[in-house]
Amino acid sequence: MEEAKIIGRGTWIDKLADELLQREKSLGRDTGIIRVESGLGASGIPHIGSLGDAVRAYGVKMALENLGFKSELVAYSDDLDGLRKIPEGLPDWLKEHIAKPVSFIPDPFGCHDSYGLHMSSLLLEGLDKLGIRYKFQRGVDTYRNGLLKDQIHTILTNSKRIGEKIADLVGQEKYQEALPYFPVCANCGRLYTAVAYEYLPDEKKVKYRCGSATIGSRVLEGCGHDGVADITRDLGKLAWKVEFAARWQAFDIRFEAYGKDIMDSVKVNDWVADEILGFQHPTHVKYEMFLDKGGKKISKSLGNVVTSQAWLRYGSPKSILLLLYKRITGTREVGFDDIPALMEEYHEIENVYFGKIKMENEAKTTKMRGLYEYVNLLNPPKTQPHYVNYRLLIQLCKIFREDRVAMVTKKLIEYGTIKEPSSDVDELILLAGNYADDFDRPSKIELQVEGTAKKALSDLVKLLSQEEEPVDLQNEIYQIAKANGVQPKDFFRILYQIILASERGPKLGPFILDIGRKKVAVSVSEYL
RNA sequence: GGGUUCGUAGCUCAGCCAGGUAGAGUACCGGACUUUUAAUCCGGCUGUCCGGGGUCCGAAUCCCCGCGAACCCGCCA
Repeated sequence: MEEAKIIGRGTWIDKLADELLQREKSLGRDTGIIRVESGLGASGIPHIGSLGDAVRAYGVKMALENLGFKSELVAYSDDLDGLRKIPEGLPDWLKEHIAKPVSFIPDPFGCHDSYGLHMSSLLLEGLDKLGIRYKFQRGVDTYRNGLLKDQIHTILTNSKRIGEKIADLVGQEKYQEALPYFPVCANCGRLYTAVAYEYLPDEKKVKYRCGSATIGSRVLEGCGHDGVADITRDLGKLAWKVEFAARWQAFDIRFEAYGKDIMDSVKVNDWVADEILGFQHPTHVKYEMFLDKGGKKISKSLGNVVTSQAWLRYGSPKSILLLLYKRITGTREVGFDDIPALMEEYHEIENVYFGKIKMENEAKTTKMRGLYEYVNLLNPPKTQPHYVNYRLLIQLCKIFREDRVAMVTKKLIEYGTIKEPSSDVDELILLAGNYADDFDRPSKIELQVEGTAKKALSDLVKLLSQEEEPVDLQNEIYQIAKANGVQPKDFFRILYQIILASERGPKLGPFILDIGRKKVAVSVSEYL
């Protein structure tokens, strides 16, 4: 058995960076600066999985730097893509803009220059909140400034060979006929309806006709315009099957992760890069899609998506980074209800990092420490932050809604969980509080109270409404039940249902005083 | 048709990607606290790690073959 040599910080990210470096070395390429790329879709509301591409690429960048190399993350926004369908929940007037590049469609939210910019800004905002640094590159600028013009030229002059290879590799036959380049129609501004049918290499222009195109299940009619587009200046874009390759060469990209849904495209692009453009394709890693809890693919065009913005209402930025860094393989169903477990898991690796928990073997300790370091973007805190079990906080936040931070803190100190208030814990209370409010809100139980129980409740309301606080409320409740011939057990259950929408709960006497006896009196009297 | 992932306690899942004593939450049982009610705390229980083969001193983990489930691609980006 060979001795396991630990690379970097012992995580899959380090291993990947190492493989990348070995490959670059064997290719004999300059490693002065190693660029990694991630793509951002701009055609729908970005969900938390969309962050994954950039976050993981950033992980590789960190690992490379950790191993002593310079690296940079290029975040490329596909904002010249055409809008294919209207995401759920967005206004209907967008349909007149279907097939237009998302950067030339008005922002339906009215806060950005365009639809595309709005969507990519949401994603970048998520990255910013996680502390991910990147160089933003827009597709629109890339084409408008002719950054890919040499690659487009080479690809178009080899389009026949490429078309055949695409058919051979992935079975898609359309590029045996059509050129893998979509001009934006100069007349109607649509992208996919304009079909390029001839390339004029000397002039670097494509001839196109704006006909009809099939997008999804619907057929789009073009305007019939016959045009000529200058690939160095005019708007238009390469088909996805060849565009990555062009970008890789133009931006000198050495690493790009991809989701399994575009596996075929990557296969073709690798070939195009290697054989047509003469640029050895970057190192890749494939990851699984994030699915929602129903097991369906989270589509960027659906409205009900788990966005980073929503996630951060309930979970810390580190809980997102942990989700994305803990592993790369495996189909993942992700939802807000994963947040409590991730918050706990983060705390666990934090304990390992600070030596509070010992792992059974060295390699695992190293790996968990490494994971903690990556989740902290290789800048972990010097001293361990205060932490309180997130699920416990949810329970407490369910109970205390008003003056929540102070009340929960007081309770935690009573429990002996913490010694004194701290900003770390305040922050956690806010997050857990949002979670409790949005997902664990007790619904009012339909409860019919009859006869003796009703009488007992009314006695209790009287007691709670008195000016002076009862000395031993727990005992009083018990006495009220007995005096009315109600089983204390049943009486307690009714009270829990009214106050907590639950069959059981904490010791009632002190609890009622905690949440305010007059308030309880009011809610109990609603059942009389 | 092609590809990928998953299958582990009653339930939900982690562990697998760098092989070394089978784990957590929940449920359940018992205890502490309590005048019969615990969001809390302590303790306990639960396994054909889908089946079969291979590599290895050693496999839930790596490889191969099955079975089952899900997803992606075969429009387009």
